[in-house]
Amino acid sequence: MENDHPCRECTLRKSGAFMKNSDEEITFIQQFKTRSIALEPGTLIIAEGLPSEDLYTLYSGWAFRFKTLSDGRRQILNFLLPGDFIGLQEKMADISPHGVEAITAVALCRFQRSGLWELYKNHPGLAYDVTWIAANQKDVLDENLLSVGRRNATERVATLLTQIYKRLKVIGTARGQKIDFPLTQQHIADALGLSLVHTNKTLRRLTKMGFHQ
Amino acid sequence: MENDHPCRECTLRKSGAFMKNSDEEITFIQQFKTRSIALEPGTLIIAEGLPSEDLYTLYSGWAFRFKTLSDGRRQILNFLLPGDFIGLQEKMADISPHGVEAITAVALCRFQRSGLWELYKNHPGLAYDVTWIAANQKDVLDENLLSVGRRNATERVATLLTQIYKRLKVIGTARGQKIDFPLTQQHIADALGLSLVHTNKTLRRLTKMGFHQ
DNA sequence: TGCCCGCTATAACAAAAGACATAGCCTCTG
DNA sequence: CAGAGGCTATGTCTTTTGTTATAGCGGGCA
Repeated sequence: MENDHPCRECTLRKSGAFMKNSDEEITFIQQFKTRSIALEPGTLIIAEGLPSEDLYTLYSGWAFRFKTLSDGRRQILNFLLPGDFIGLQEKMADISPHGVEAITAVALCRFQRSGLWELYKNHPGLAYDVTWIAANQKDVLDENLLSVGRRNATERVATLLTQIYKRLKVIGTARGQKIDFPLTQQHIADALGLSLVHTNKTLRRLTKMGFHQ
Repeated sequence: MENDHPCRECTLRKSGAFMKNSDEEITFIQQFKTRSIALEPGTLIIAEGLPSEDLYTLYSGWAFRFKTLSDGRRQILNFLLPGDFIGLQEKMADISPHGVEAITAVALCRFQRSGLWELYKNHPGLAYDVTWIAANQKDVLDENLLSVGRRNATERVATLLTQIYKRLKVIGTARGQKIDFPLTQQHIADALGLSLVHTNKTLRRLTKMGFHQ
């Protein structure tokens, strides 16, 4: 199993997930990066409420961010697709207020948090990109909040499916590893604030209406 | 009516809403700032789906970000309190995917969007701060999504009230202008994904239980 | 091969939240 | 000072969603 992905040949970079960067910037990114990591499906990448020293980008596979209430109710905040950041999002040096879990097998690029300051200081173009990508992720979050707050079950499911489809299209779905659709109905339920049973019924209704499959 | 707030005497800065900045940084901020703006309660600050040229910080008063569905259902994404950014959040140069509306009378500090790049280039410390504040706002969003997705009406209302209380405490509620609690039940309903009637009943139940007032 | 387990499917019933209607209170304004 | 409009309050009924229970299917594994 290959365990390294040189930044210069990053397939994500070619697919349009990231901005164009100069040679010098890519050299810095490569040096900022400490290693590549491969994880099994279901692995907990970041634990809720624990200090997270690390900073990653999701290179391949699917993951999700989530929060849990004390009685076990879980809310998936958003799904992470290749090109998304993991661990940056928060207080930038502190305890993570949410967990991150792999859905499929996953490849991560790991960066040293301490290098982030150097990035801001010496590579303003990259710092700008970081902010831009983070803002993108926030848009997704806004859209989810709108769904969960104001749409009924049918609309929520339909919106989620099309949203994911669109995101996959942007990063160029066809990149060799055909992961297709790894979400279980439980994932969808947790993301949409619905019960598993109701999610199932809604999905059935949507297929009957000819929405998918 | 005073219409200008020199950055060097910014009351927010004293209250701990922002990071400590060097003299030189504050000079840059002052020059980056184009003007102060005072708005009536209820004013639309940024319209949904329109290009927004401007960049603000909320100096005083309350506002909220929102999204609307085509049939009029509205979701408040989060409330904005003094020290929060307005207009930065998104694609950083593009159409705003959400609206922003003033709740109370509001004072804004306006900045030129084009200066943002200079900020990133020449003031990495400030760029870092920007990212940090944006991350903070995202935490609030995560918390809202957890509420709306997984808590029942009573829990949602209680959580929202305590969350706002905490945020007010951080920025130092007592800053002269005692705005107290300007949210209507409709605001709360829109923020929590509840109907107005149900919000009202829930609030009544909470007061009976001795939670507030 | 057969059993366990994770996932999907479906039915019957219960609970939560929404819709509609109506009323009261307060402030603003003509 | 009367009327309008915004906000809160409350009752009744409907709809949506959740809960519990049960079953089937398919893959991994002893």
